[in-house]
Amino acid sequence: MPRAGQRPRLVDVAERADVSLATASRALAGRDGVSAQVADRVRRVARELGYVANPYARTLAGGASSTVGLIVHQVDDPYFSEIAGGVIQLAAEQGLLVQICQSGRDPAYELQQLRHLIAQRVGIILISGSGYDDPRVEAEARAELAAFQDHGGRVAAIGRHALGVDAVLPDNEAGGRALAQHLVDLGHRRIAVAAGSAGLTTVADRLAGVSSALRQRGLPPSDLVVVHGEFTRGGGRAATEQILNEHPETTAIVALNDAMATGVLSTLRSRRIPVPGRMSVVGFDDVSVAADLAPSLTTIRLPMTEMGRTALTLALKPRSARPRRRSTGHLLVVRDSTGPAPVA
Amino acid sequence: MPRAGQRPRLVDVAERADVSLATASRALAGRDGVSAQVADRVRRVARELGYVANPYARTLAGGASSTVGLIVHQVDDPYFSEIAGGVIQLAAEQGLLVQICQSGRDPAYELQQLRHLIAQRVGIILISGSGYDDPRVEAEARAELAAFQDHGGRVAAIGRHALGVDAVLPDNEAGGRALAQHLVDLGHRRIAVAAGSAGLTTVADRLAGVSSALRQRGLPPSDLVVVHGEFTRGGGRAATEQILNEHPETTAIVALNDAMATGVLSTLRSRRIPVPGRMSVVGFDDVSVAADLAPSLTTIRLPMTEMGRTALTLALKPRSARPRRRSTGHLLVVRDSTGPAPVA
DNA sequence: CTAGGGTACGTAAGCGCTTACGTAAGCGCT
DNA sequence: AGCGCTTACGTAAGCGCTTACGTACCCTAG
Repeated sequence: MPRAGQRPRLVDVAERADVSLATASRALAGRDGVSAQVADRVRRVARELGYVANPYARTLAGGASSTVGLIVHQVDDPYFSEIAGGVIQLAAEQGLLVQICQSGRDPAYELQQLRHLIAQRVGIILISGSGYDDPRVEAEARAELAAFQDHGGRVAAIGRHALGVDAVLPDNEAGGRALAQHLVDLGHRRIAVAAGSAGLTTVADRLAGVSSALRQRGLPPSDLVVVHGEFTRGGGRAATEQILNEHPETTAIVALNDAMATGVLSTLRSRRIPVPGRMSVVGFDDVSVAADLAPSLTTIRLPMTEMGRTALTLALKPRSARPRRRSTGHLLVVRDSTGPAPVA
Repeated sequence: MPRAGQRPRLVDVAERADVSLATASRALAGRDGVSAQVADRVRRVARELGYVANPYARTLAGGASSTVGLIVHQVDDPYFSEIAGGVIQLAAEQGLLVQICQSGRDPAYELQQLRHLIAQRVGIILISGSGYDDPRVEAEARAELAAFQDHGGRVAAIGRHALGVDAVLPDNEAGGRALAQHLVDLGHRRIAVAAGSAGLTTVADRLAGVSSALRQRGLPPSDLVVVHGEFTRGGGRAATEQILNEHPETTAIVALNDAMATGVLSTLRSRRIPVPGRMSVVGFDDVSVAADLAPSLTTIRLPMTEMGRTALTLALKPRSARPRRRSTGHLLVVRDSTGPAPVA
């Protein structure tokens, strides 16, 4: 009999269904070795009692943990919150709970968060954001994750490939290439890049795409100005100041994510530089505000919600011998922030 | 001795420190009844071994659960992601993990998420977002939360007052009043409100503030046009269309949150209506992009990160007899989206 | 010198679940 | 009929912790 004012336990269900604890457990887990008739009875009783398994007891006893940990660089960056939205959506559909952590783009702190999640025995870890160029940190994270997987943990990464785990990967290089080609086709020759921190692999990849497009179009690489800063609006503002001061001949700015692009646009506006009349601007990611900026932003669309869902899907599947990769599509979305290069 | 390839358990620590399990547990929990010398030894051994308590075992045995559940309307809405950022920050500092859920602004689904969290035995629940006008749903949630608290659970709400739990509350009405006063002082008489869903208490409160300011200034309430829609950019766009079509005499639009304001600005731009020359626009919340919109948005600043932290702080304190309230400050931030009413 | 009480620790009983193992019944086969 | 195999279920041993209770010891008071 359920104790008054307490949630029903498995024994309560078992007693009321007149079976043993083991049978009740098996029936609810959908394991076989239980006749259909008994299984039905148990499930019915469980429903009547409003029984929900205690996840702590379940996990302790060796059942699967039902929580997924998600590490992002920063939750209030739309790129990450849209990815998180996808993860949370699918997790809810699967009856999983999502534990979310942010690393603040600090590799050491991220590693600490990762260890914390592992120590807390979450079942699944999703890790999203750029990898770090620092081989030491990445190697440590990789080792930690490998050990975690050996103990039955499940892992997937979003947007980073050096971790030795299943990953969903946008083609950052192709995206960068598409942006640069678009600008070159509009006649731009003096292009500057507002890049995120030099240590992030995403930055390197997108940048490589931009460079390769310029090479393809036969432009001297020396024409490309690259300014590194934070992958944020503030970083975009700072980079813009620097570009305007040091390279006034620039006619187009490639911001390597939309957050920076937002900062770029904001600074250009306050400097009263017409966009795209005097300066074209492109971003990357297509976060949902990109369409509502003024002018609306030309950018590369990444299916962020979908990326979150796919990552969780990967982690939910049984582990494969070799890390799986899922590449995501991307799409150049041309809006109002780009136009023909001004005539000199 | 720790089993090879396994995380150390409390017994491992106890054996190595040459004390009993109970003493080790007490020492690490900082409970008294342990001599300082022994406690030190245990702590040192634990550190050497890299011991981290298994939270499932701990919770099962009756210790406090170390996870806080956070329910928000939508994670990729900056208002919520900034609040979540604050919660996650403080939680990390305290060694707590945050489980995040989103309700999609559906009261029924939110209730389901709440039950899920409770069933999962999270220790602390934070619930953020507008309450719903529907007394049925709010009463059910309230009952659920009361029972949860009676079993030792901790709860705090952010921005909703009808739940009978500790809450941190922005003064939505005063904020609405400040916005309307600002507009009236600029000479606006034909003001329209782009309001979120009529069922949300936040909407009602902010709206009440706007109305009361107009009354105070002696303007006929019939001059106020109110259009309800979703509390999103799309909702803002739709509301703007309706306002422009049905009330072309309008000179200022009050969007009841920044998301809607973003949509309002976007629509005005595509209709080539100068802001603030022909139409002034204000928002509410001061999400971080508000300053980067074009034109930058006049709005009410709410300390969202702080609100998240405060809510967790409240929930961490021992339960008080009566629900506590913390009101947050708010500040009218005047930027470029508002100006004098055009002369007729 | 002993009773009473505090302090520091150990023993062991759970928390609610999963699952290895045991067992009884039913089946087809030789 | 007797054997082994499968099926359907029960028994009980944990998972790793917390904590009520027991015990040895020392200190103080009478």
